Formats: sequence, structure tokens, C-alpha cells
Amino acid sequence: MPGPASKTEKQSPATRDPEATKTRILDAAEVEFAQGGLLGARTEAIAAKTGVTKAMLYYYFGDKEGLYLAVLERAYTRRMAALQKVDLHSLEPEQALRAFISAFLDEVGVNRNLPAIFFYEGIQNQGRFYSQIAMQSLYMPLVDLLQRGMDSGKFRQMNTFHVAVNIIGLSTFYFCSMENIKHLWEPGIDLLGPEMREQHKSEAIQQAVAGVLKL
Amino acid sequence: MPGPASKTEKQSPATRDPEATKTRILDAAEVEFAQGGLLGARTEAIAAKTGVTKAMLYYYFGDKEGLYLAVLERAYTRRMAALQKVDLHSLEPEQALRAFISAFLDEVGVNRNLPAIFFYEGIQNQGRFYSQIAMQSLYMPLVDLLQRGMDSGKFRQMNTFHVAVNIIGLSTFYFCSMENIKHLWEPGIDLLGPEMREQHKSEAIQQAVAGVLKL
DNA sequence: GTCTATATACAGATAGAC
DNA sequence: GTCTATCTGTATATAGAC
Repeated sequence: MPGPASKTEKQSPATRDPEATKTRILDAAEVEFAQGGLLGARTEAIAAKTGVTKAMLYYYFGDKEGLYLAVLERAYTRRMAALQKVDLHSLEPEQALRAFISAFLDEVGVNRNLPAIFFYEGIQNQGRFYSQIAMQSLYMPLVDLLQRGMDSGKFRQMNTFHVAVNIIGLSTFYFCSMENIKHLWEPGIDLLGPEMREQHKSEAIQQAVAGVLKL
Repeated sequence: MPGPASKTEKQSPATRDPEATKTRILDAAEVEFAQGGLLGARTEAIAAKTGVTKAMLYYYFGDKEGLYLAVLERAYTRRMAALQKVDLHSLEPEQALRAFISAFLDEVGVNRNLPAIFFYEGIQNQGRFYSQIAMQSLYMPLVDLLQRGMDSGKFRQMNTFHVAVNIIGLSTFYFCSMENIKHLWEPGIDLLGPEMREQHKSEAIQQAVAGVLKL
């Protein structure tokens, strides 16, 4: 039965609201890019999730790559905002490290697509869109923090770059590998549920802290 | 200047050697799948790298997915072989953990495409091709090892599943994020060179061991 | 600002000669 | 067993009506 009333389920009608539409597109694109990367994402799929037509993506963002950059930009801004809330310099190194990982993982819990997106960015796009900036916002504060811990004698001697990378790794790998590791737990468990996230955060912090403290 | 002699550089001539050709295709496919995943990989690119035509991929492996499965199969076999060389049960928990990570990272050094491939497998394919098997070979031995350490009183109380995942994470993230993190070091450094790999391995083992030992 | 319809390019896959 | 040529589907992107 064709006709205007038989339209199949769309997320919402065509609400002629530019900002809302842009946001909805970005939200859908973020999910799609997180799943397939720039290469694997399909503009048609993004449009379908959004509830607008493909043409709108091009109207607002020029092309697929422009949309991708907008997603990265927004993701980066969010991450920065979340991490800058914690004042690392007012805390002792160990407490600062705990606070940093906690804030980082809370942010990942809210914005679950970021680890995969940044991962894709490195592996599929050779970091050509964002590695410099992501590094400055995420890794350098951590490296500085570790250096401060070493200087104060609380942390062991270490290569701060490698350790910083490994700490981000042990914190984010869980979110990037969920589908590979879910069989470790009982079937149907929600790895993103509050209890599991808390468990993961707790273990991640313990591992990170114990891994850098002087024996 | 057309003609049979002006053929542009191919990896090798058409050597009518089935096994060699299959191996060459698998090698090239592994690189391509590691870079783009099942979705992003291009059969044309694989053929170009191999030096045979696209038709050969289909002749030997049926379709793209068949080739992908063959790559996974071979990668899995290699990983199993590398990990089973170390006899975990004959070592004390701490030494076993060191040996396990060392063997794992040595294998990653030899076979550099695996972390990315398994990562893609989880994130892009929802682990539908391999998560069960990869889990059995990689995570369960580690979980058992951690449990043994807890039982013996040498390791702290922990959630062995989370800790195992985090240990694999801190060990592999480096290889999956190279292009994102390379700016932490001086320009042009080879993150896969022997010195850097040794540094990474050393730090990874220290972090993993310190993270599980009883204080 | 949003949609429908379509142009253009390219990727996966196959047929058939050699 | 390998290649060339090609079919077919699908993806990005655009033109133009509303």
C-alpha cells in the first residue's frame, strides 16, 4: 500500500530544524564510523539511522570525509572537556593517576564510540586526520603525570611513553574487544552495564597504579 | 610501448605453482585485512600486492569472505603454535606470566598483522568468525594462570577475566595504535624496530606482573 | 531544508580464452 | 593455473523539484 502515510519507521519526521538535524546526523555517523571506520561506514546506513535522506549528509557536511572530520572534531572536544575537569596538578601522583583513569573511563562509558573511532583512525587512516591532536590531549598529560611521579620518587623508573600507551591500552581494550571477549562471561551479559563497567574500572585502576608504584 | 616485455613491476611472474601462489595471496591478504578489515579490504589491492590477478583469489578461495576465513585460520594456527611452546604449568605463576607475555609479544613481532585483524574481527564483524576460538587459545590459558597465582597466594585477589583482558590490552594496544602514538617519539622512529619492541615488551611485562602481585 | 531521482565510479564476482 | 574481459550490484555524490 503505497502513499505518504505508509512510510516505514523513521527515527523522526522531517523536522526542518538545522541544528537538530546536524546533531542527529553526527550521532548516527559516530555509531557507524565506530563500527566500520571511514572506509567501512556507509552513508546510506547513516542516513537510515538518522531518519533523513542521504542528500542531507552532503548538504551539511560536503562529503563523507567532511562528516567524518566533524565526528572526530566533536569526539575530541568532548574528550578534552571530560579530561580537563580533573585538576591533575593539585593531586599527588598516585591519586592523580587514579583520577585520570577514572575520568577517562567515565567518559568512555558515556561516549562509547570513541575508542573504536580512534582505533580505526590509527589503523585504517594511519592517523592522518587526528593523531597529533588526540596525542596532545590524552597522552601528554599522562606522560607528564608519570614523570612527576618518577621525580617525586613515588613511581618506579620507567619509560613514561611506553607506560602511558600501555595504560591507555589496558583501559580501552575492553571496549574495543567486547565482541571478542564476551564469551568469557555468561551468555547475554551486558559488558557495558554499570556493574561490569565498575568492575573493569576498578581493575584497570589497580593494574595501572600497581604497575607504576615503586616496590 | 605495449607488448609482453613492457609489463610494469609485478611481485613476480606467473609462476604456475599452486601452493606458492596460495601462500603469496594469503600473505598479501593478511596485510590488507589488517589494514581495512573484511569490509575495507579490496580484493583488487590484494591481487596487486600479490602479483597475480583478482581472478586467482576467487579460484583458490571462492570469495572474499572465504579468503578472510583462510587468513584468520592461518593466523590462529600460528598464534596457537607460538603460545603452546611455553609450558605454563611447569613454571611458578609469576614466571609463567612473564613467559606468556614474552611469547605472545614475540609472536606479535613476527606476525605483526594479528592484533589488528583480531581487533577488526571484534569491532567490525562482531566476532562472528572467530571470537570463540581466539578466546579459547589466548584468554583461557591466561585466566587459568591468574587463578593459579591467586590460589597459591602469590597474586592478589582479582577478577581474573577483567585482568586477563587488560593484560592483553596493555600488550597489544601499542601495535594497534602505532600511527596514533608515533608522535610521542622523535620523527621517523621505527616503532617496530628491535630496540623499541624490547622496550615495549619490558614495560608490558613489568606492568602486568606488578599489577597482579600481592602487595 | 528536505526530498526523489539519477549520474558516475568502483568493487565483488564470473565466463571463457589460453 | 593464470589471464583478460565483463557482468552486476552497490556506494558516493549530485541535480533539481518541492
